[in-house]
Amino acid sequence: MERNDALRRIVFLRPLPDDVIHAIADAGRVQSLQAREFLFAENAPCLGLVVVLEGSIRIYTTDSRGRELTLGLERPGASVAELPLFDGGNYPASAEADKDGATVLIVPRNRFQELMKSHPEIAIHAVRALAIRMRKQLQMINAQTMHTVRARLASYLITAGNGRQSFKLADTNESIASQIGTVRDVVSRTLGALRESGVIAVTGRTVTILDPAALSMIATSGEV
Amino acid sequence: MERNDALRRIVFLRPLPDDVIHAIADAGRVQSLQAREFLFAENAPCLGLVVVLEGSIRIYTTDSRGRELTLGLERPGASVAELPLFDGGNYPASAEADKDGATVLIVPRNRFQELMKSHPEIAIHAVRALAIRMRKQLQMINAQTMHTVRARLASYLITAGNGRQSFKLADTNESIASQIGTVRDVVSRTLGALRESGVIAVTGRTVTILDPAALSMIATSGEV
DNA sequence: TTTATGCAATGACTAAAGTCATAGCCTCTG
DNA sequence: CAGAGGCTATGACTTTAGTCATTGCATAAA
Repeated sequence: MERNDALRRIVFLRPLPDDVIHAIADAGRVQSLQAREFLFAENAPCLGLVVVLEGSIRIYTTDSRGRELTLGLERPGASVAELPLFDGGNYPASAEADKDGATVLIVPRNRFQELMKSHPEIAIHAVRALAIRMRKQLQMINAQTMHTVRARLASYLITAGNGRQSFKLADTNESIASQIGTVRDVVSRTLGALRESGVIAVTGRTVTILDPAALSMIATSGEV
Repeated sequence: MERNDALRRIVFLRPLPDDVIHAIADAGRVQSLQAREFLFAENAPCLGLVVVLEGSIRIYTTDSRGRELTLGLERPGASVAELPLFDGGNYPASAEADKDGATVLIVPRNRFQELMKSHPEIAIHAVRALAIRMRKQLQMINAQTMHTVRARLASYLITAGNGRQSFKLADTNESIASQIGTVRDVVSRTLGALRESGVIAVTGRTVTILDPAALSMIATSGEV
């Protein structure tokens, strides 16, 4: 994706005039990352405004025994980890290029701050951007504390299916596990259990939702 | 707490001139809540700017089987659930007066929006306020997914002790359970286990930390 | 074709958390 | 002082999740 197009997609930059967008684009440098290469580590200081141009960036935290929880996957035209950009703190999580590698545009934080001074309306839109993330995080807390693995996997399948009745799983079990907060083995077994109970059918990596209503029920912990 | 004092404590209002603060204070109405009385329910539309004047407000979510997870306790001089105020959405959680009841100041959202238009710098501070909450939420996700009940309880004790070696538990086990994401029984048992292992001593509701280093280790899931 | 390599499936086992039931201890009140 | 109500403590049990080890399958490299 081209720099200006990517910047245009970002919620808090969208309303800016062309010349400003161009100025930001020129102030940034492009960085290419190989698959699984670090973009930044948890607790590292802020790089600045980071925008995904190609591929995808995975944001995650790691526990003391090495298990990872994926907090989000950012695709082209999304900015990454705005939090430190706005509050000046360090990164609350790590980021790396997803399996296919990625390229990102990085604009130094001081350049971005100058920009916010000259265009205070950015802050208003930034609030919206943060609000969206906060709601996602709250959902995540809810899911993790209130729902079983079964429910979280059902929920994942519904999202992954995106309305289609039959679809191919884009992620490995390992990746799914990291997204729903469990481990590879358990995803495999739970997927098997959902198949056993006739809610879905699985052929290779293709999942067919046989009983969408039941799957929704399971996703909201309404049993069955 | 007096209206103006309370408003002065709020991160995103602090820098406003006196006359504006007074105007906000006058635009609001004061509401008193009995212990456990609802302030708002999850998914309800935004009331506006809500500021705690007396007592404390508990923010929480409820799961399908009635179990509650406390997301935060707001004390006098804090604003409650800014999220819907800024993004116009509904409340992502419920709120009620904590055990001692509370009084709050409520300023209608449209009044607040006028204010933001005339004082755009509010947005910049609002970003900071949201950022603080986001970091707390991220910590919570981390704790819930990566740490055991034992670790979360140890962490709670460290925070509750606030540096003191011996202190009285202000919350009931029920309340603690809700804050660390488990149930009453398990808090009781885990507290017992910590006592058994000699890390803390418990006399009635008074907890004495015998081995602070070990407690910290447990809190970060470093075993022992 | 053979051989790695990565991933999935699954059974067996362990650990952690949650549930249920019971008993005991304060404190307040009649 | 007796009894009720609100908490806490604890044992027994169930369920859920996590860990470990093994097998099999497919694709990619030798």
